[in-house]
Amino acid sequence: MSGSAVRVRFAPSPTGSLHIGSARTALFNWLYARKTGGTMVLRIEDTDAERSTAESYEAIIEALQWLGLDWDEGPIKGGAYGPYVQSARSVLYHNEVERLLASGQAYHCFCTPDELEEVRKEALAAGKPIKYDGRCRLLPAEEVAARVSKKIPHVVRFRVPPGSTRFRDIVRGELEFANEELDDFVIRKSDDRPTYNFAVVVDDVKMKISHVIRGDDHLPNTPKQVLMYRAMGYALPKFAHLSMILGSDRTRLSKRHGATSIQEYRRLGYTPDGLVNYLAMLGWSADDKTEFFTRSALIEKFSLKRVTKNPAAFDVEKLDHINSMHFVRLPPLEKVSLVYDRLVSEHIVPPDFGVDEWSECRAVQEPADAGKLSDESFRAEAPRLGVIINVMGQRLRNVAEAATRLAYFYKDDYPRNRDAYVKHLSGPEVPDRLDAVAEALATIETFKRTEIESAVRALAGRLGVSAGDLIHPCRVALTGDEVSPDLFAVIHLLGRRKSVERLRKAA
RNA sequence: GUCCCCAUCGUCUAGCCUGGACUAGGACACCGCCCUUUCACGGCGGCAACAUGGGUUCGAAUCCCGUUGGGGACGCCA
Repeated sequence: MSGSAVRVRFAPSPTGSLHIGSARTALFNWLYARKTGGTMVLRIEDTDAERSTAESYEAIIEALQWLGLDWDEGPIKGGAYGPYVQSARSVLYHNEVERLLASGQAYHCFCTPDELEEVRKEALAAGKPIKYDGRCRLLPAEEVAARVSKKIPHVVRFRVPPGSTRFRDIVRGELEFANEELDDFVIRKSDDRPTYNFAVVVDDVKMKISHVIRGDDHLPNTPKQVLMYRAMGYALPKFAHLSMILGSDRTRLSKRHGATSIQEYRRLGYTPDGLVNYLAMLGWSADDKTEFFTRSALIEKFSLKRVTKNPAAFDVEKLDHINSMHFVRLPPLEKVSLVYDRLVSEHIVPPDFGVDEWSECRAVQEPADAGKLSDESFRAEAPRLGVIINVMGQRLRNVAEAATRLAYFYKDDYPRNRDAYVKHLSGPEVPDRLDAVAEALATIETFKRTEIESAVRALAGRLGVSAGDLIHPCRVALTGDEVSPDLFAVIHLLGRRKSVERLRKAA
C-alpha cells in the first residue's frame, strides 16, 4: 500500500439530520477523493451515548445517498479498517489510552463535574482563561492505584507539554498555538468511552487518513490532536479547515434562517445536482467565471488550493438560480417523473387521474421509454405531462413550482389571480369575445395547435380586433392568470371540451 | 473574559502567495431596453466593493503592524 494514497473521511455524529454545513464538508472530502482517485471513508462518531440515535444515523446515510456522495469504506460498504462506528472500536481506544498512561503522557483525574464547574465559574468571574488547573497531575502513583481499585469515578487526561504547537493547514497556511492556552483535556470519560478529540486521532491514524478536511470550528481542536499524534508517535495527516457557512445575516446558520438540513431541501424540491453545485460554490471557485458545474466537471476542476478562507453566507436566491439551471437540463423522462410525483403528492393529480377526462391530445407524443415505467397511472399521463413540461420550457424552474403553475391542466380549482381577472375579464365586450372563441374552438375540425391558432386569428380579423384582444382574456379564463405558456398550446393540451367549458363559464 | 480565525459590490466570488497590464472581472438579486400574444428564458446596458489608520515601496486590493467589525473555540458534546 502506497504511503501517499489519498484517504479522506467524513465523520458525522448521529445526533441530528445532515446539516448544510456538514454536507458541504462531506462534499469537499468526496470531491477531493474522487479528484485524486483516493478513498472516501464514512465513519460514525457516536461516542456520545446520550445523544446518538439510530434515526439520525439513518437520516444522515439517506441524505448522503440522495446527494450522491458515495463512500468507499464505511457502514454498509465495510472495508479493511473497520469497524466504522466508534462505539464498536472501544478496544482500540483503550489500548492507546493505556500506552499514554504508561508513558506518563496521560494521567487519572478524580475531580467531579461539580468541582470543575466551580473552578470554571471562578475563572470566568476573575476574567482568567477557563481551563482545568491540573490539580490531579501530581497525585502519587499509590494514591491513584488505590482510588482506581476502589472504583472511584475518574477520567483520564492528556498531559499537555509546555511550549507551542505548530502545524500547516492547506487552507490557512502555517498556524501556531501556545500550549499554555490548552488545558489537560479529557481523553477518556468516566463511562470509559473516549472523548471526541482522542477517538478522532486514533481513528484517523488507524484508518490511515491522509487528509483531514473538516469545518473550521475544529481549528482550536487541532493543536490538541497534533499533540496526541506526537505523543503516540504517529505521523501527522494534512489538515484543511473549511470556513463555516453563515446565515443571510452572517450569524451562525440556524433554523431561523430557514431550512438547514439536506432533508428539508430535498422536500422543497431541489435536485441533488443543483444542491451539490451550489454547496461547492460556497467556499470554492474554479476560476473567475464558471459557476454551473455538472458533477463530473466539479470533480475535474476541484482543488483544495482554491478553497476560500472567509466564511460564506447561504443565499437561497442563488441556490434557486443554480438549481434551476440543473432542473431545466434534466433528461425529459426524469423531469416528467419528478414533476408527476410532485403533482400527486400535492394532490394536483389524483392517483386515478381520469382516462379520457381531459385529453384529446394525450397520445400526441409518447416518450420513447415511458414503457419502462411500471406505474400505470403515470404511464397514462406521462405523454401529456411531457408535452406540458415541454411547452412550459424554462418557465418551470423547479419541481416546487409545478404544483401551482400546472394546476389548471389538472383540475378546475386552480389558483386564480384576481388582478388578472379585473384587468382582462371585466370589460363589457369580453363575454361576446369569449363566446366567439368558444364557438370557434367547438367547431374547428382538427383540434391541433396550429389549427387553433389560425382559427383564433381569423376570428380576430372578422371581429376587427387584434389577436391580443382575444388572447389575453382567453388566457385568464383558461388558466386563471395572465401568465402562461403559448396560449394555443395551452388550449390544445387542455383539450376541446375543457377549453370550451371554461370559456363559456367565464363569458 | 481568554485564545484563534476571517475581512473585495447587499450576497457568492476572481484578483492577493509571485506588488505595476485593476479606470477591480464574473454571477445572484435589483433597474432599464430588446425579443414576444402574456410571463419566463435569452440578448444588451445600468446600479454597486478593495472596512479603517499607519507603514514598506517609484508604485499596494495585493506585503507588514495597529484599530474596528464579524465568526469560532474555550464540556466527562462532537
